Amino acid sequence: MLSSHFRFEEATSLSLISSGTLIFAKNFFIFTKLKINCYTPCCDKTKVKRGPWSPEEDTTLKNYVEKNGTGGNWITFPQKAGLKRCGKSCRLRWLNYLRPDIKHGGFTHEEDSIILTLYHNIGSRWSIIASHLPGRTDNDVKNYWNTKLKKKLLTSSTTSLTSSNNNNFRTTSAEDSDFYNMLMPYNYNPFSVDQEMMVNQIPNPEIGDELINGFNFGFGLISQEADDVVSSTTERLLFNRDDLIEFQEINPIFDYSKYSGLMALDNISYVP
DNA sequence: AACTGATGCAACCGCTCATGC
DNA sequence: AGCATGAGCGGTTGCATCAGT
Repeated sequence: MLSSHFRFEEATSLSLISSGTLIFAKNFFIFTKLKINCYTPCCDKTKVKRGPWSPEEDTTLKNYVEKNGTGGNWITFPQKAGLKRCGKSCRLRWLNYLRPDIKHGGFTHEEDSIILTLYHNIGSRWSIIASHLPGRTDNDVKNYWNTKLKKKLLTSSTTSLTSSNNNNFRTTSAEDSDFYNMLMPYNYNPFSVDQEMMVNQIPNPEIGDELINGFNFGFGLISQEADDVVSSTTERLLFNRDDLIEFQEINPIFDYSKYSGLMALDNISYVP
C-alpha cells in the first residue's frame, strides 16, 4: 500500500544575509509532498543488543570486516560475524567509528569554511557535505554543526550587529573577526565544472533584493503557474539547465543565468 | 562535596531511495 | 507496474561528562 498527497503549510524561514543580519521571513507557504507507506523494521528489537558498543564487540566487528569485508549485506552481517546487534547498528558503528580512515578530533578552520559553504548551497545534506571532508562522517559533521558551528555562527553575527553601525565586520574578538572573514564569499567550489554548481535558492521578491546575495536561506516561487511547476516535480528536486531556462520563461523575474547548473529544492515556497 | 544544568556525541528511529524480481 | 528488501539519510534521543554554583 503506497499513497502520497501534497500539502501546503505555513512556515517561518530563517534568513541570514552577508551583513550578518538575521531575518525571519514569515508567512511562507511551504509546499511539501507527503508520502505514507508501510515501514518494515529491519530486525526484532527485542532480540538484539542496543546501546553503547563494548570494546569486545568493536574488536569482533573490526576483525570480521578486515578478514571478510562487509559482505555487501548488513542485515545478515551480525549473524555471520557473531554479533547480537541489528545490522543497521553494525553498519553505523563501522562507518562512523571503526573504519580505519576515520578522522577523529577537532575540525580545522578550512573544514569549517567548507561546511559553511556547502550548508549555504545545499542545506543539511550531511552526507554530501561529509563527502567533501576526507575522514569525516555525516554524523560527525551533523553533530559539529548542531553543537558548535551553528552557535558560533549566530553568536558571531549577533556580535557583529551590536558592535557595528554599518556593514563593516567589526567584531569584539579576533576569533569572531576570523570567523566573519570565513563567512565572506570565498573561492571554494566543491563541484567540478562538469558536475556543475548546486544552488538551492530562488530570490523572493516579497522580501527584497537585498537578500539575494550572501547567505540567504529564504526563497520563493513566483507566478500563477507555480503550482503546475511544482506538481509536475517530485521532492528533492534537481533541475538541470534546461529546466531553469523553462522556469525563467514561466517566471520572468527569475534569472536562470545566476544559477549555473543544478538547483536543488527540498521545499518550495509558494506565494499565492 | 553535592547538586544541577549545559554540552557533546554515539546511537537509534523512521523514513526514502535504489534495486531486483 | 508493483512489490519486497536492503542501504542510506537526516532528525532526534539518551547518556556520559563538564562547568558552574
